[in-house]
Amino acid sequence: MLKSNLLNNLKTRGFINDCTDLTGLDDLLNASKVTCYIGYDATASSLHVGHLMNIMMLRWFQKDGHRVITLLGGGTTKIGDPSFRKTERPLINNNTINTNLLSLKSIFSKYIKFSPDFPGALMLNNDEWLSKLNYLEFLRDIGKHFSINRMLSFESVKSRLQKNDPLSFLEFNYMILQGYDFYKLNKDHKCILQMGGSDQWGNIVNGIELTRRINGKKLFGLTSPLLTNSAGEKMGKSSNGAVWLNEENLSPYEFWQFWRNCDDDDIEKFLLLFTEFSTEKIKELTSKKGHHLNETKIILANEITTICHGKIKANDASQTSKAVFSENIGSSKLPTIEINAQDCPKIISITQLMTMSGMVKSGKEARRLVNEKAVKLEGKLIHDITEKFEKDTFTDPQKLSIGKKRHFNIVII
RNA sequence: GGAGGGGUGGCAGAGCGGUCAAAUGCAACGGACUGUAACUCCGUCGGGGAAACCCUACAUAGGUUCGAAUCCUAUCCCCUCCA
Repeated sequence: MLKSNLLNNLKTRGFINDCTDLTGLDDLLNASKVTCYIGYDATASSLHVGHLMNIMMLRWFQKDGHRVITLLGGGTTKIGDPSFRKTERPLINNNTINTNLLSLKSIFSKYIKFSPDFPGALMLNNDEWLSKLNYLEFLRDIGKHFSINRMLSFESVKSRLQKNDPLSFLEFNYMILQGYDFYKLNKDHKCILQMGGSDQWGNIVNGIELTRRINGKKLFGLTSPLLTNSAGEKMGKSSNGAVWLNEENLSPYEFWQFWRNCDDDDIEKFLLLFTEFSTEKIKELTSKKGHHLNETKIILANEITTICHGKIKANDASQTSKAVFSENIGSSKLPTIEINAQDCPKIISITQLMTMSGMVKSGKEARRLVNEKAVKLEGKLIHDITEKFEKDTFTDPQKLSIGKKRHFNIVII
């Protein structure tokens, strides 16, 4: 019933949770090319798979010939989005924000082609306009369009208010600023659509209403569902924490492993959301049964890693995994941890080795893992916590394994 | 401004003078089973130590006690009601 191929595709794939006017947007996308945006705050040092769904949406829009804007929240990050949060976000200092912004930029560049010529994409930073706002002017021009009664009614802050958890005035202003962003992007760049996760609904609607009140223009909002795994949990954890999209935080090998290890019940969803395979191909891939699904998982991992890290690294990750898991041998492409020889005694104990490499958080954890018979060096089980090694043993990389799945190369140089 | 309630491990949430490194649940981690899946079962889950054992921890700072997460005082923060 949708006319535009784009929305049809996004809908089938499960990208769409809600839209302020689906038919209206459908007509528009069917008839013309538009400008749309998604904003990202620089709260974390990088982006992780939780952000990936929205990035993929931008990719689909770009592929269909629309102009996409990634808006870096350099300004809004200073406030902190209270949506659906139980507590106030700790304030982040400007240095951290700037470092984080750099990281965001590098990730977007992997997924989106940027160029100033229409329909090339734009990357903007809302700090450029937000930090220049004059408080009194802003209150008079923008603030007067916001009704407190209306703001209090948004689901995103309701639970905070109902449970009497504190919501500071600072945070409460967030939705006004994000609303202003949308208005501003429409004014300066003819942006008519804002997308985001379903938690952004309130913020998006505010921008739409603000613009309508100021100049009567009609804007659209489109949200994606909150991504959960088959267990209904918010997804995005790997063995060492979040599944980051940048190489510095998570090696392509570990990234690949995350998808390879996904739950059977998540395969189809992941293929639809995170690859650009046709739905027919996905149907075929998911029709396999039992352990044959492993082949599909490998295809899934290869494809997602290719989009994120490129073909070469994806291929390396795949080969490394094959060597480590199928052939049970090491590989130079495993994540390698270098220990500085100067910090290292001549004789090093297994617990020292594990803590110094950062594989474990504490010696206690290392001790526990050894006692649980979980630690192997070059495939040989370490039986004794007192086991010691010559430093020279590690002049060449040695494979150190924790459990069945975590493997590293350790080298002391 | 006044009165009352509260701040405990990643989270939730017990404990309210000793047996408390702190119940229980969730999360996490390891093992068995498997398909590098799920389910289930078993184990671990502050830090140091080979171990004995030691050291930090229950908002912060002091105090009372042989002994404090538990009592007292001050401070900070949060919530509720009243103004």
